[in-house]
Amino acid sequence: MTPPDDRSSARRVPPAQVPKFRAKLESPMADDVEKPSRDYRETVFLPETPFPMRAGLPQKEPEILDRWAKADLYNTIRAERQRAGAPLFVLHDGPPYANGAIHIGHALQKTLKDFVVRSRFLLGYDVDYVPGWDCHGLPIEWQIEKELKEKGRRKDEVSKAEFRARCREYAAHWIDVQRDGFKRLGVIGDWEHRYATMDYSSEAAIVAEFHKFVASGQLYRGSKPVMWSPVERTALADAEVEYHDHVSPTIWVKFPVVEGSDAARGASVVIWTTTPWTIPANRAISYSDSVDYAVFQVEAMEEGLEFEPWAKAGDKLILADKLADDVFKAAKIAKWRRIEAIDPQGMVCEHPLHALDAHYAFQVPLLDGDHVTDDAGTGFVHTAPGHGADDYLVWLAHGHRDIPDTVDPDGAYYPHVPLFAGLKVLETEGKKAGKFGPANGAVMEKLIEAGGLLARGRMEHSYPHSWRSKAPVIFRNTPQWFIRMDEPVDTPELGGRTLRETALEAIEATAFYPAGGKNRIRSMVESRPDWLISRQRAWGAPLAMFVDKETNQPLHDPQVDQRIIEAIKAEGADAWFNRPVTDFLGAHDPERYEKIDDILDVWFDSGSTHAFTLENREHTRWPADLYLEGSDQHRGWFQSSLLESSGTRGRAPYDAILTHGFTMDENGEKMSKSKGNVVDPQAVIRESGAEIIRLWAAMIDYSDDSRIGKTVLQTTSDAYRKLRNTVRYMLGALADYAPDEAVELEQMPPLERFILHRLWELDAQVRAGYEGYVFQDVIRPIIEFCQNELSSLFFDIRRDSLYCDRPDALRRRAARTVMEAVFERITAWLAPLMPFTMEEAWTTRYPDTHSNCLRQIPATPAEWRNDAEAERWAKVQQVTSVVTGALEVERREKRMGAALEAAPRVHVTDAELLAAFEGLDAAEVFRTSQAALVQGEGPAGAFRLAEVPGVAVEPLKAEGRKCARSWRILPEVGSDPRYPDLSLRDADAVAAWDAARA
RNA sequence: GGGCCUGUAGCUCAGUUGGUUAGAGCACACGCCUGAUAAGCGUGAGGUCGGCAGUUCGAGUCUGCCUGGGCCCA
Repeated sequence: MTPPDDRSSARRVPPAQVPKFRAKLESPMADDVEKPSRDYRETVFLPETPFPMRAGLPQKEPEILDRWAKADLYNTIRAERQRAGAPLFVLHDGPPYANGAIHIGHALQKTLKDFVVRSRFLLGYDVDYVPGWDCHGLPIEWQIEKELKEKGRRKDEVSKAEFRARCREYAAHWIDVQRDGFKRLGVIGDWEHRYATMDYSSEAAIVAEFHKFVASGQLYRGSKPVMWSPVERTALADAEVEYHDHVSPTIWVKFPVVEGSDAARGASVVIWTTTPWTIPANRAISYSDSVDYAVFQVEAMEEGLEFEPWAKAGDKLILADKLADDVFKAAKIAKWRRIEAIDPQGMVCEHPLHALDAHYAFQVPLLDGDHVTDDAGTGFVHTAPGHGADDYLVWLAHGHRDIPDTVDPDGAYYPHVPLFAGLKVLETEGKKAGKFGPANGAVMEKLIEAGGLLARGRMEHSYPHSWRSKAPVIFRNTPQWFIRMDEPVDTPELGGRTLRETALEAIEATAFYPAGGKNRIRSMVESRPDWLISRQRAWGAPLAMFVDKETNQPLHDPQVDQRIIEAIKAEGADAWFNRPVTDFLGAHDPERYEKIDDILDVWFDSGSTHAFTLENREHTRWPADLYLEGSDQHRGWFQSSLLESSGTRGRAPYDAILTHGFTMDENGEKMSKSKGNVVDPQAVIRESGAEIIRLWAAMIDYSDDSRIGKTVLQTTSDAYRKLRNTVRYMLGALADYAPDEAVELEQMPPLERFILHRLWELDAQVRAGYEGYVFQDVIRPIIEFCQNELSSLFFDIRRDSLYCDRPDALRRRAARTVMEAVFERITAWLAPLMPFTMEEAWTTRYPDTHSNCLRQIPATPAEWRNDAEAERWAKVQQVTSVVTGALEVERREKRMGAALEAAPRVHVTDAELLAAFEGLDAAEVFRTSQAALVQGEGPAGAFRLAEVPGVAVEPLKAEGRKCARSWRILPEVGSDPRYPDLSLRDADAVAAWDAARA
């Protein structure tokens, strides 16, 4: 981008200022200068800019946002890039959940996404970024239920339609709140066409994706123990479960052996469990072939017990050797004898409740299972296939297919369960909801009655709870719908591969930033079970299908599917629940088909976002170039998208995945309301500005967890000030700069060539940083450049020239030419990271031009590379460090103040160091009034630094009078009779200045 | 309990294939300047590189164990 031609509005000449320091100049401090004949301050070209030192970001940012909104920035850039035929870059947004205000994690993530969007724009791409929201699911349902409860209404009094409408309204509210928050951070994107999983078009697309799985035969109805919350009457996904400490009853139960070796006859296998209520569902006992077992005989019980123990002398118990002592202790058994080792293989027991009811007259086989250890319990694991994942798997692995159903959706025993029918495992209503119901107690009583209980106790352990209700959950066998991971799929996309194989191949084809993400998601996909996609809830997209009551197979009729999709497009997913089935079934017999009213797992929704965001829209592309989310999404969105897309399209919907870590407090610990260590992005924006959050995000290693807090924000603000002042100085120095002032490279002094060389180096670093999404590698070198090369070297040396040289002096023009080049680049390079400040700087310089954000990264000529200058300045700075060291001693001894009082005599033995000053003015480099550079050892008393051998400095005082304009002390001052208190350079400059105003 | 990741100055980060007294920027202290001024320049202090053990002539860098933190899972 080139600046506009019309510069009429740019300041050309700094206006004359009222001298503020006259009193000071006349003070005794200026003792070696006679009273100046004139106040030269107005002839000095001081920096002049309306760009304030203090930003006032909280006020300024909204103004800039308004300007961008009026200019329709995002679409304007896109339109321009599309006209130019720029390459497309697609960042697909992972949807935040439309529930609650934004937190610092959101802020980090959206900021990183904005870095990607803006940096790709800077690099010349046409960038597609459509922000989106995840709207369905349990947390919102729960919120609505809570609101209903507060209004005294029960959930079953509210129609499904009304309930869903309330959920929709709730999600819509939070979309608005979050959108405003994200926009305030400066995030640009297609906000007008944001996606939401609850949009009718999205719901239709999600159901259409579901139909693809049905049509390709990847869906099946299974019966499986799933995490079930009786309180919420729903199955829960793994992500909806959290673990808390929980006190459970523990029981040791005897299962009499009915088949086995001689030694086992008359003995009982002992199991231990924390869920007595699952005993009626017991069908087997698991053991491990890597654990040693033995038969023990009880010889004596402990004495003085306050109750009648359940064991007695002569009882024979089978236990793991390693755990026998613990069991005897729990059962109050004082003396025992180990009879002999035993192999449980092939043994069969009877159910301990057999004696009470013939229902339990089945055989209980012993099964070998990998999940069994001898770390705790008895070495035998009670196996209830309907109530545990391991139980289920080991039961299936031994060829059994019949899974008993024992409890209903409320967690109460079904009527067909003798002895316990109707009893609840957990209370589900009222204040006691989530507490244990009568089931455990009843089972223990019946076991005692049947003589099956050996011991009991209580223990605290980690136990799964619902993330919303915080109530304990149970494993319960329920009919659910699954997507198969390991069945070959005969579609063109999968070509006979299984979903797991397809997904694993897709992972290999994906680039991961950081690379470790690949292992992480791969190991999860390798081991994950079939995808459970059905939920018995209300707020979501439906598994909109019919099942043939005779064959138990889903109806596959494209016309039915089409009618369903059309209805949902028009009325939303409500159509499926509200309309009569005949609207969809057409000629099919309604009596023959079961309508499925389950809803889809919300991960299926989010896994489908690519389908309705990247397909059938203009100026985008499927698959996306990049998905960018927190590292927890390896199990979440990255995986649901991978599975959905692999199952329907045979590959991932992305080419690359970038992950960031989590945001911790100042001490690296998790933020929580109770700890009071939460950093609220809105508060930071209010106090410091969004730019500070952005700069923080740019400086951290986001791939790891990062800290934020008072100290971090303070140092970030300090870094911001440094950058801001650097830009401000350039604006001031360039105030009246015009392009015709520019100097060719060949005419540049060495210092300017060195700065251009640094720009050349930085250009490559900035491009590489943005290409690889390593924003640290952009901001850090720039900050260091501002400090080390600009502020303390270039600006410091050239201040004299900028202030005092005649405007047409080559040296001054060269300095400003380079400064202009620096300004053009810094404002572009930092635009993605600090868009507000760079916009402010750019429009300060070019008030009537387009946004800084429309620019592309300026080309940097290869001729600027100059390794020789880089080497030279490294040497020059070595010598300079000895000079400043020497002057520092003089200051400490109060012999000297300003560097301009000095005329150091520098002795150099190293010819190379001396040669580095070829073509340089040593006094200029040292920022002293005069300097002498001589070859040789130097006198013994001269100042030396151990790190720089061969350099000795005599810190002599400058001879001559102080120039009233440049303040340099030179013998020549006064030699121009027109200006008796000026040096020759200043006399010339003032003469030119006077002539221009004559 | 398992998988993955992570721990270098007060803060944010560099530290190349293991190789001289571990660096930078910011903050801090002190000094200079007072024509970038709630700014600029300089000097300085500050680290047992989470801990222990090992491999090696030599380890922040490699290996093992321990420990703190995180994410995911159980």
